[in-house]
This record gives sequence, structure tokens and C-alpha cells, in this order.
Amino acid sequence: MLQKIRNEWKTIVQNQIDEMAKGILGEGADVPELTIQVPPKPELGDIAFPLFSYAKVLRMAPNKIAAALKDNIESLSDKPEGELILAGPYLNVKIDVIALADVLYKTIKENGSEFGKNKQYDGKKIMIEFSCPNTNKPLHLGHMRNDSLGMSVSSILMANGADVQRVNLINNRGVHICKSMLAYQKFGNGETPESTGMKGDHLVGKYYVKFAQWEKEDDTAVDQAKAMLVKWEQGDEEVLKLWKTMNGWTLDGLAESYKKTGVSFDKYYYESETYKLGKDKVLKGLEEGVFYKEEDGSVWIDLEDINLDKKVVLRKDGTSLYMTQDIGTAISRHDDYPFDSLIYVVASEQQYHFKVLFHILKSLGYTWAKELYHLSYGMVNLPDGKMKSREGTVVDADELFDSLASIAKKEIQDKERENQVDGLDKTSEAIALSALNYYLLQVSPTKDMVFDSKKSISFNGNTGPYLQYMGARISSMVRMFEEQKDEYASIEFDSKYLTQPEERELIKSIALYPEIVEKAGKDFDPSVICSYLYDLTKLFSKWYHDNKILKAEDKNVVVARMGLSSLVLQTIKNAFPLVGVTFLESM
RNA sequence: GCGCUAGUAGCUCAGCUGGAUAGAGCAACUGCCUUCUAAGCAGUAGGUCAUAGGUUCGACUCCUAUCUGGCGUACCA
Repeated sequence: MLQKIRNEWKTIVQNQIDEMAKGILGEGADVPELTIQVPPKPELGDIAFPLFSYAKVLRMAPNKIAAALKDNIESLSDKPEGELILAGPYLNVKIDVIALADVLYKTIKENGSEFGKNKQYDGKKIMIEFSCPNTNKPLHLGHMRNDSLGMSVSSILMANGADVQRVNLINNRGVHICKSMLAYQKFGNGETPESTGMKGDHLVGKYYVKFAQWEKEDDTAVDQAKAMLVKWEQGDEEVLKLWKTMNGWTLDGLAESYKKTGVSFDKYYYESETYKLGKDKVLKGLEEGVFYKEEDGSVWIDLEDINLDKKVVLRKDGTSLYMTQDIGTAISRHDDYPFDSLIYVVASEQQYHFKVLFHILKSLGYTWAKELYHLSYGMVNLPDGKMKSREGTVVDADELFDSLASIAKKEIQDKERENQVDGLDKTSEAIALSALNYYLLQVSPTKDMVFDSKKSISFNGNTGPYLQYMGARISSMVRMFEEQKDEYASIEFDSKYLTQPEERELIKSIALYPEIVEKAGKDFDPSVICSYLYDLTKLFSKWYHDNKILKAEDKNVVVARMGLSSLVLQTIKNAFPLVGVTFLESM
């Protein structure tokens, strides 16, 4: 909406510049394209056109160009609503916000939850892979960033018109899986999640830790684990039985964590089922000369010409590697769901892996390989440094979630709002989840971040709970307004009663929302939406604090302000799910 | 060594594909609850945007070099 207004003005100004250039330089002058900016202060208008770059072409000082343009444009009979402002070398426009508010009101009332969506990826099939846990331990904070990103980006893509398929790849085979199995076999005494009351993934994780301890005392431990893997690959009944049992425990536990944190997938892939698929493709590629064989029998690809070194794709004993399996998985995925694009949400430490993977798939002749994208995200560190499993500083996902929820719960109780909220536990968990998602998503994905659990649970400032609180405040007003509806029955929303400076800013901010969704979709970046939401709610908060809404004296003003509030409400309701924030009617 | 990536206020982060005095939050200090939920609002203080050059009318933004940190460079995943 704002975009449209900006472009209208741009066309007008650009045309005038072209005219001036023609007058001075004659036909065919090379005139640079106009850039559009936002003035730093509201008093300076809403749209800015810097004119520096025309000084040389037109042989005039930018201020004079601005003045001349202003005169010329004002004399035009056909121009958009708005007012031109001279600001030195800038020509600015103050748009007609009242008119914008009317359009906005109509649009949002008509479109409701559809407001903000666009067709950028209309008809595109996009597959997105994320989470990809191992079945030897529970989820930790690192997975949570991955999951938050995966869920958020896929929601954002849907809002941009894409047909999205969320997939998970369960890493359920390998030596590391055998380690927890072996430790359980040796020290488990037949424990089960039922007998211990432990969540399955935590129970398995306990034996993974146990293995690490045992490994220090017995140097045959790793060899025993490797031997177990061989047995597993040979289909040894006893090993498979244990594997199935323990995998089941972990997967049950993971399912519970996913459910709690609102993570879901359209399809699960299991490494145990896909690891052999890549092998055939590699052998075929070997025949075609994409790969070569070393004397020891291992298969390689030489990527030195593109600065990616040499990479092994099949072990000398013929078994598959991570790379082998990923080749197969990608191919089978494209068979399952012929995507236009596949996004891998994987930590930045695997950038090299994906460069190589994508290159290999291209070399094997898959044309869709150029549509593969590694959404690389940075590490989650702690205020004291890195998370290290050896030092026991890894933040467990379930524990973190539960502790956040209990803090939220206490807060509700302290404020004596148990009866106001829709279920104490339900609300506390919704607050905890939103706090977590928002904290993880507000940082640009590519950057490493510091996760301070103390700050994450703080409900002040730029946090999920703050956003939820604003949503709840507006909802509360809307409810009260509904109760007194009869008093206002004869009054229509009229934007001309929105005269406060904050109201101007609010209207502009709401109008910006569709562009924000588009940008987030284009960049695969949820943090864009986070910043936007915080700006919008902060703006609302100030306005709401300084002005009476429901209790304004003039009923026309009440209706206009409630109308504006409802637009803010609809906008944040639409934006919240894109960044994993739960909307609460009351908190 | 080589490759990738980052370095903005004490801390955590923004900074719109170069533009008008670099913005928030937290922490610190200070105001504001007989008034629509104070999980709030406002104010004060805090910066030679790692350093040095370069390109440009103009650089936090682009280029080069240097310093510092992270990651990778496994027949682990």
C-alpha cells in the first residue's frame, strides 16, 4: 500500500527530472534512477528523494533541483494526494495518511487474516528440512534455534504464497547411536521409561552419557560400539530389537517435545531407510566419470578447480557416509515431492558440506540442484561461552521450556490473574514458548548469538511476552467496546478523527506490514518480522498510554481510535504465527 | 596454512541492497498507578561504528590490508 504511493510519487518526480534533463542536455540524456528513502524524522515527511546524484547531470545544486522540482510538480493538474516538502538537497513528500487509513481500514476488514499475504511464491513448491535430531539424546537449545527457524521460515513462505512441505530427517543410525545402546545393554538393568518415569529421550541420553564415562575406563568401548554397528548393518536380530526399542523411546520423547513447542512436520525421513540410496547414485556417477576411485577402493570427487578440495563419498569398505546418504535423500525427496526449491535449515558449521553436496548433485546432472539452498544459522552460545556437552553446559530443551513456563506461571499468580487467563498452565506454556521463539528469532539467522537464560525469561523490553501483552491489552479493549456497542451503533469509522502524530505513525506502520512479510519471505529471515512487531507494538503502547481510547470524550474519536486499535490487533494477530508467538486474549 | 563468517553503547542486538544529528532493549540513575491489565510509559547518561588506507559529492554500509573472535578444511554427523 505504501509501496504503491511511493511508486506513484517516484514516477512523477522521475518524469520531472527527465524533463529538466531534456531541457538542459537534449534528448537521450543519461539520467540516473531516482532512489526512495524514508526521512529520519516525521516532521520531514514520509517519503524522501535525495537529489545529490543529479547535481552533475543537471549542473545545478541539489537544493535548487529540489526547489525547481517542487514548483514544477505543484503546477501539475494530475498528481497524487500529499504535500511536497523542501529539505535541502532532498525533496520529500508528506502523504495523505487520512486517505491511507481509509483504504487500510477497508482492506483489513475485508481480508482479515489474509492481510499481509502476497503471491511472491505463488504455485511454488518449497520443501524445507529442519530439526534432524539424533536418536541418542534429547533436544537441546541448539535444536531449538533450528526448530524455531524452520517453523518460522516455513510459515513465512506460506504467507508468501508457497506450497510448503516441512520435512525432518531422523538420524537414527551410526556409531553414536550404538554407543547409547551398548551402555544400556551393559548398565541398563532393563530400565524403561515406564519403570523410571523418565521421558524416553532423556533415558536414552542418560546412557549416551554413561558410555562417555565408561569409555574412559575401558579402551575397548569404542571398538565394541563399532562392532555393534557392523552387527546392526548385518541385521543381527538382538541388536535390531534393542535398536528398535530404544529408538522408539527417543522418538516418543521427541514427539512430546515437538508437541509442546508447536513443531510439526509433513513428512519424516529416517536415515536407516535412506542411507543406502545414495550409494547407487555414487556408483553410477563413478561409471560416468563424475567420481574416481582410489587404489584402496574409496570413491572421491575432485573439487580443487572450484576451491573445494577433494571429498570422499564412499568408504573403502563400501559403506555410506553422511555425504552419500544426503545425495540419496535429496534425490528421493525430489521424487516424492517435485520441489521447485529445497531449503536445508542447518548450522553454519556445515556450509562446506552443503557446497559440496550441491555441486555433486549438479555434476550428477540433476537440474533442480541449482534450487537447493542452505539456510545457514549461527551457533547458540551462552554468556559464559560455548555449550559443551563434556562440561555439562548444554541447555536441555525440555528443562529450559519447563523452567520458563513455571516462571510465567508464577508471574500470573503474583498478579492474581489466574481467573482472567484462559487456563493457567496453558497460558504459562504459551508465554514460555513465545518468549523462547521470539528470543531465538529476533537475531539474524546467519549470526552467532548469545542465549542468556536470565534475559530470555525477562518479560521487559523487546521480548515475546511484551508483544503478547500488547495483544492482550488491545483484545481487552475490544471486548469492552463490544459490550457497549449499542452506544456507538450509529457512528461509522472516520479516519479524519485520527489527528495525533502517533496515529499517523501507526497508520503508516500498519500499511508497511505487507512489505515486511515480502522481505522476510525473500530473505528467509524471521528477524525482519520480529523487529517490525516490536516497532509496531511500541508505537501502539505509547499512543495508548498518552491517549484515551475507549474513554475519549467524543464518540467519533472513540470509534476512530478503536478502529485503529483493531487494525493493529489484526496485524499482530497475522504476524505472530510467523515468528512462533502465540496470541493470547488475556494474560 | 587455506576457505567461510563476524567485530556498532558495559551487555544483547537493529541499522532498510552508500545519503540528512548512528537506533532499540537490558543493566544504572530519575519521574509516572483514585484514570482502558505498571508483564507498562517517559526522561538522563552511555559511540573516534576493530584499525589503517582507498573509491565517492557523500561510507557503519563498497574495495584492499592488518588485528581479534567463531566455524570449517575427517573414510564423524
